[in-house]
Order: sequence, then structure tokens, then C-alpha cells
Amino acid sequence: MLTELEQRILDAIRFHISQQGRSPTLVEIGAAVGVASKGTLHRYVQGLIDKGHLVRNHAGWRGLQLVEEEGADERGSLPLLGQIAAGLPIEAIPGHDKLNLMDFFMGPGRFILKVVGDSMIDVGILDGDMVVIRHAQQAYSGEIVVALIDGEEATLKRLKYLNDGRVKLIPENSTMQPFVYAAHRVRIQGVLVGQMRSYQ
Amino acid sequence: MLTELEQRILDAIRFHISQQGRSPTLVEIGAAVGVASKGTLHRYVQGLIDKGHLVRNHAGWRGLQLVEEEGADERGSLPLLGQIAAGLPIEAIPGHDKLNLMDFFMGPGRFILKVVGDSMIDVGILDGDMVVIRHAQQAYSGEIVVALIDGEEATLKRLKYLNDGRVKLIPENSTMQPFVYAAHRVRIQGVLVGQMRSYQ
DNA sequence: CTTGAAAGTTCTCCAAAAGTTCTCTATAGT
DNA sequence: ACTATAGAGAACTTTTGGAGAACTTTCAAG
Repeated sequence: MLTELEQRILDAIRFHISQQGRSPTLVEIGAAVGVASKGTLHRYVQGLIDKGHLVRNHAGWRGLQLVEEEGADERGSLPLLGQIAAGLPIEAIPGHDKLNLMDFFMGPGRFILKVVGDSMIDVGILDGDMVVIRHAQQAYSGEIVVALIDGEEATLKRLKYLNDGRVKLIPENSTMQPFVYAAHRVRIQGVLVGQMRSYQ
Repeated sequence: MLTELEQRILDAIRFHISQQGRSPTLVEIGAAVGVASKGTLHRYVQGLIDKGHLVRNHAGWRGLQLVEEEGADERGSLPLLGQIAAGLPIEAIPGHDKLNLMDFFMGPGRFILKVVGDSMIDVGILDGDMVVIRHAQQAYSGEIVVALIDGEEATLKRLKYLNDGRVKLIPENSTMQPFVYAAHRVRIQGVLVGQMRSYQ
């Protein structure tokens, strides 16, 4: 249960968001409820977070978000029945009974590219597949990335940093050869986070 | 969540593109929002790219492209930027600029199975992938199906009807052999309509 | 093909605003 | 007396917003 001041602070936050579209600062909350001390306000806001009425959306300013109970949104979900293997019956996956396509693929800074060519065929990325890329300038060795070479050629390859500072781009196709470039010639544009294919 | 200046910069870019049909330079953005330093502007534009609100369309000047915010009704969509191939720049797909995951995968009577094993590796379905299956009792020759053999073993295989009335189930893995069954022993449970994989 | 202005990138420095942590005080109810 | 609530404010860290120098890259004019 909330104290009177906690309730007023929560109401003030809700009002501010409804009016301005973004959460208030501590000082703005203070002006609304008549409390001058940032420290006091912080204590109450933290209490509301601990009690589950607020969440901190992101680090930094104006990061408060109301926890309004949402109706279960089931759009984008398909039932996840279980596993299938050669020679075994379908086996239920305990706990998981639903797979949300948006949870699976969506995220900030992502986009889709259609794959042309067979250079990644050995990791199951075929001609015509869609790949989900997360925009990024950096990547770890071993990740599959969209790399721009000399600012001209964009290509999907597995990335490897060599000890001598150069960069190796490995096509996952046993009939193709890896290429090695000086680091400054290769710019990472994104990292592979998903792949999908339609058979219809 | 964007800060105030990030939001103003994004609005200024959107406005400039709507007026002039091409993205603004850093200095033009600065004139619109009242910031004199190219360095500061670059920092903010880069931040918007990292957060996924912008993408750099191509190298060079005026290469910014908006990633239009999906409204609540368009959740499940990611921007479809173009094609990628070994040795070619990313090439825009005219007309297509958005791919909706739900259009791609959702449909009546569908469910998902997690793949265990390598029996379909030659068509790019790997161990751990998720496959989308449309429930069906019939399938055409050449389709990939979930088949139940003798009411006991469920398996994902390519289906082929033989002239003598029997059924051939073909694992798409060059190290495995197809099996042939009398028709009454094989019951179709569904047809493969999609496949997806997450690399996170 | 050269060249230079315009554009983009990387870096350092700075300051104000916001958030965090802490101590101190006061008052009402049990 | 003890506890829960309410409040002030100092001292600190982090985030945001801003300037500009020095550099590289792009692109069009000659």
C-alpha cells in the first residue's frame, strides 16, 4: 500500500507523462507535489520502483516509466509445440509453450537484408534468405557481420581479427577462399542477429 | 528513449528530407537546431544511428536515412533495406521497404518446432533452428513435412510419392539415406512453411 | 587527373542539469 | 521509547549539451 505522498508522487508522474510525453525530473516532481529536496524525492521515487509501480526505463535523465498492467498481447505469437528430430516423437519443451516472433527478432537498430548468393551456405544461410542485422560499428572475432570493404563492397562474412592487426573475412562456403584486408579498409556496418526463410 | 536534443535533431532531419528530398548535412542540421559544432552534431547523429532511428544509407555526404518509427499497429516490422551479396554494395529493393514478421510467418493452423539434429542441413535447416509448420494431413511431392511413422516417430523430411504407392522420406543430408515406407505407415502432420534462427 | 572547398570524423575540453548517496531533523501514532 | 512518514540539504557522480581544433574523405570544377 502506498503512503499519501507516494500516491501523490505517482499521480504527478502520470500527469506529467500524459501532458508532456516524457517522464519528469526529480525537481519537476518536487515542484508538482511541493517538496524541495532532491534527496527526499529520490527516496520516494526509489520506493515506488521497489514496490513495482515504476521502472527505470534507461539510465539517465527522465528515465521513469509507469508500470501499467497491459493486456496480454498475443499478436506475433505461435505455439511452440516442442522439438522434432529424426527418429524421435515430438517432445514437449517444458515451460516454453509460446514463441513470440517480435521477441525473437525485434530490437533497436535492426534491419533486414535479403541474401543474394551462396557465400554463407555452410552455416545455413541460403540464396534468398532474409537476415536480420543489428546496426553496429564494432563486432567480435567470430561474429558474422555486414562489412563494407573500401567503402564500396558490402558483404556478409564471418569476421576474424588477425594478430597482425589485419582483418580476415571468411565466406562460410567450402568452395570459396577467405580474404584478408588491412583493418582500415574494412568497416563493420552490422552484426547478424537472426535469419529467416519462407517456403511458401 | 531520446533526449530532447536527440528528438529535435531527428525532427530536423525528417523535416529537411520532407522539404528537399535529401538528407541534410551536419551543418544544415546544426542551423536548424541551433548548434554550432560539427563535432557535437556528429556525436548526436551517431547516437541516433546507434539507437536505430537512423541508418547511413551509403558512404559520403547526405547519406542519412530515416528508420520510420513503427506505430503501435505496425509492431513486428523491420526495415528491409535491400540485398547483400559478395562483392556488391547493398542494393535497395524498390517498392519493398518494410518486412512484417507476422505477414512473413503467421497464418492459421501454424505452430513452431525446434529442430534437433542435422538431417536437413543441406537445405539450411540446422540443429537448434525453429521451423514454422502449417498443420496439414496432405502434402505435395517435394514439400518438406513433419511425418509420423507408424504412429511413433515424428520426423522432418522431404516427401516424395513413388509410382508404386509407397512414400519416400528424404533427409536433406548427403550422409544420410532416404527411407521408403508403405503409404499407410506414414501420416503427414504438417508442412514446412518457414524457418528462423537467432544468433544472439 | 588534379585540386580545393565542403562534408564528415575523431578528439579534447568544458559546464550545467539531473541523479545518487548521505546525514540531520521533525512530527504523529502506537 | 520506538517506528513510520515527511522534509532539508550537502557532496558527490553521471548524463546531457556544447565548442572547436585537427584530421580524413568526398565530390565537383577546372
